[in-house]
Amino acid sequence: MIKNSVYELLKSDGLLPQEVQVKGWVRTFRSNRFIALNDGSTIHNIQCVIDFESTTEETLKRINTGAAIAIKGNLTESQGKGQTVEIQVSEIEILGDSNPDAYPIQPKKHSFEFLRENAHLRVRTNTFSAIMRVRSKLSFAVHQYFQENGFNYVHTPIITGADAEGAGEMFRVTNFKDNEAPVNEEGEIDFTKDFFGKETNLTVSGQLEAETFAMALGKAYTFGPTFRAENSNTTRHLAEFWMIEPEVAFMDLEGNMDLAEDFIKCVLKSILKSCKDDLAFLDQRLTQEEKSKPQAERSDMSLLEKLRFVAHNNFKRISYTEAIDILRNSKPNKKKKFQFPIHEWGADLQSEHERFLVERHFKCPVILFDYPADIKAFYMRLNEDGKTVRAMDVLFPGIGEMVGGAQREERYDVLVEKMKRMNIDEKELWWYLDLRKFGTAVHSGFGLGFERLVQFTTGMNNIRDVIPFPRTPQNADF
RNA sequence: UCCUCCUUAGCUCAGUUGGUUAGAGCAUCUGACUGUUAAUCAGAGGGUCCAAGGUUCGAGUCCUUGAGGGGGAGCCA
Repeated sequence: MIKNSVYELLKSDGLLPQEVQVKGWVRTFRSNRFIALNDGSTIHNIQCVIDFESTTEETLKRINTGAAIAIKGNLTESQGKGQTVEIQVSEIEILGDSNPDAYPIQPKKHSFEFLRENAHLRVRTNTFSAIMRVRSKLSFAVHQYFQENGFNYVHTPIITGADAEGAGEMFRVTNFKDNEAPVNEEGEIDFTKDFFGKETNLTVSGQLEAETFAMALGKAYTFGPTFRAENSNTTRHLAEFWMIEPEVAFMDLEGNMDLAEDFIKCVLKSILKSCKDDLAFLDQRLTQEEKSKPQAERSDMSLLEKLRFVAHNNFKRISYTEAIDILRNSKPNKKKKFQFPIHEWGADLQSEHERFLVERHFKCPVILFDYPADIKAFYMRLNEDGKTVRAMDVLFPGIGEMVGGAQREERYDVLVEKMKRMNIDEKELWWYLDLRKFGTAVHSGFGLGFERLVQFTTGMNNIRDVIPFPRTPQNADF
């Protein structure tokens, strides 16, 4: 008797008939006879046909949506139309009951909001099981790409002592009891008495630590959780998210753009191969969802077409200055359709501008580079013109900023000067400055929000639906 | 944090200008049927109309505040 996953059983139609055993959860039970059984190994269910005349009424009543059951029977060609194989059940055992009165997941459409409130059960639905399998395969593809290209996986700290990057509000880590934080002579909290002897926070980025590894191992990458205490309530922000941050020595901004583009294309190609069934399901789901939208808001490509397009076409690369020219001469700017009209060089691009470039003008992913120094972080390499830095953003349709990266300032004097101007504590970052003192070299890297990549790959609109248990303002259940 | 819309049965949603007993589909329960594909048919049960306060003879409906959610913006990945 073969004891296998539903995935393997559905593939085995050349070996029929055979005795099999399978365990899983009931999705639907039709006509007192047909069980659609799913065990998570695939999006597809296997149909288990029971002989209701020889099955006790008590057992039949316990075959409810969500119940865990064990099946023994004969795998045969299906007599019905919807599937090629099915199991003629000889033995059924109820492993775990599921009271249909109380079980929230019914065989019908639920809203994503409702499923978010039942995040512990939502992965039992078709859509979420598909998303989470894709997420798993994607994270494997991330490691595979870097490992096969000579990168070293760095585990940068989760708890950090430096508010270095200024990447936003941080979550404080403290061991002080409620209302008992000791105060110093100036009336400020005395962190020297705290667990670490200084103020500590959850990391907002592993970049600065990853740079130390790039300057020793050549190629390094991080892939881990990152935390931002920003009060952001959008479909593309989380308080806890996973970030991928490669950092490479002796690589300039062009190499950085090449790496980002090649990386994204490779993981998409990988997922197109490894997740065919799940992507086909998500493709259909999105097409169905788009049908209820007005024509103008519908995408002209299906999910699979979008993934293949991005995987096989070059991204458009333009400088910030060129982008400003395009935007300044664009129809919406001239007709004053932009909420923030583009007047002069130096303005930060708003998401309406990014969307125009990506979704209307170029209709493909766009890499913008050489931004004005004033609107970017302190560690980015100053260009010879003295007013722009070697920064780059990869912009995606529907997602916005997928990647943010830069060639790092490798010149000690220029970096110190910049930190002074931007009020960044040199003492706190002595170790970061040491990298420029001892064997400094050109180096570059970027950060990619993993959930945004999962969003794009699965066609999901809300970032809260591509992470198992989303953390957002006012929400940390589960 | 700002703008805007929403919150009605377990779920998805109707509910007219403020006016009798708040409706439908699915789910549940009872029965029928039994090769179904979100099965079908007949019947039944199921409501603190998000919360608190207010206006009114009368509030699901109008007003105020709060909570949660959707869409957009900012911050960013």
